[in-house]
Amino acid sequence: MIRKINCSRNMAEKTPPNKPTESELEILQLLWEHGPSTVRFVNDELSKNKETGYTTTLKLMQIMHEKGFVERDEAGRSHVYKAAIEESATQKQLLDRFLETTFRGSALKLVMQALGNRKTSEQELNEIRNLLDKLKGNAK
Amino acid sequence: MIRKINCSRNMAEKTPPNKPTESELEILQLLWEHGPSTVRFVNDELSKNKETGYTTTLKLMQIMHEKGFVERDEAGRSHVYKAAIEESATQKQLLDRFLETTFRGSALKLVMQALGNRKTSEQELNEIRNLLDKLKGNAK
DNA sequence: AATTTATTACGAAAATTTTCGTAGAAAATA
DNA sequence: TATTTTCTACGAAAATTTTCGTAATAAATT
Repeated sequence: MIRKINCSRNMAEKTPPNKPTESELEILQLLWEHGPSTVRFVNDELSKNKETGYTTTLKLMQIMHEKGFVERDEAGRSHVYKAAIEESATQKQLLDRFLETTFRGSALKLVMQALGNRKTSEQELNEIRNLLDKLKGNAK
Repeated sequence: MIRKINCSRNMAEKTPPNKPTESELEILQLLWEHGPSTVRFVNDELSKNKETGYTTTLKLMQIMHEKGFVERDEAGRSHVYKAAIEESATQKQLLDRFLETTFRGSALKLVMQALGNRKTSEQELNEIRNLLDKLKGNAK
């Protein structure tokens, strides 16, 4: 079997972009939250926060489709897009990166910062406490 | 008489504190960690992780200077740069943004995700526990 | 049927971020 | 002193991300 080895640093061939851009992430949020949606709907939602041209949103979603971040149902006239990657997995990936670049990998610092400067309900604090208990068990 | 006023320096200082780009953040990390540093040092540090041209790093740091993210001492031949923005303040700003775009503002989800999928030392867990106790006190 | 509206596809402009080459000067070295 | 190395300044190329204009077509409306 002969295999073609691409030595160049830029193998743009099939390397799938693994990280959504910020704009793409905004759209993914909406798809995760509302389920399968049309471009029209997504654009309306985005427009609540910032002025966004329809074709801009369309183009973004088409690109996301190419990248494999979303699937779409082309049966009807207006295509229906849905997220093709899981929310929690994506969050984890982004968190890992964020943790590294912003907190030098210290989850502790991030957590302290996240909890320290924010109002967190009693119930939420308890949930975290429970999590800590579980982790304490595993750590040994 | 109408006169064109050159206020480039002032404007650079007054422009709204934008958020650092990812590359800029990497450099800020190093400055926060090691204190005032030369371009050479920063570039050497960066090169440990990824191939980085010297002038690339230089240019980035010059841009950061224009943006007001760093100050520099031009006394010697090689300028000495130091961070002009605080680490914790920057982290908070970035965290707020990240929290919104990735976790829809839920600090709880972020914390759970951050602690759940990671090995955290006993000591760190205790620190968080202490923080929780303090917060519990305040919450009432 | 004719017209208006809504949608996709597509290319390219615009904007932003990153990388690099070159020139000139200062310093170090041979 | 002559040469090499090291540094800054600066412009611009390259790469990435975001925005938008236009054409084609299907659907809806008049």
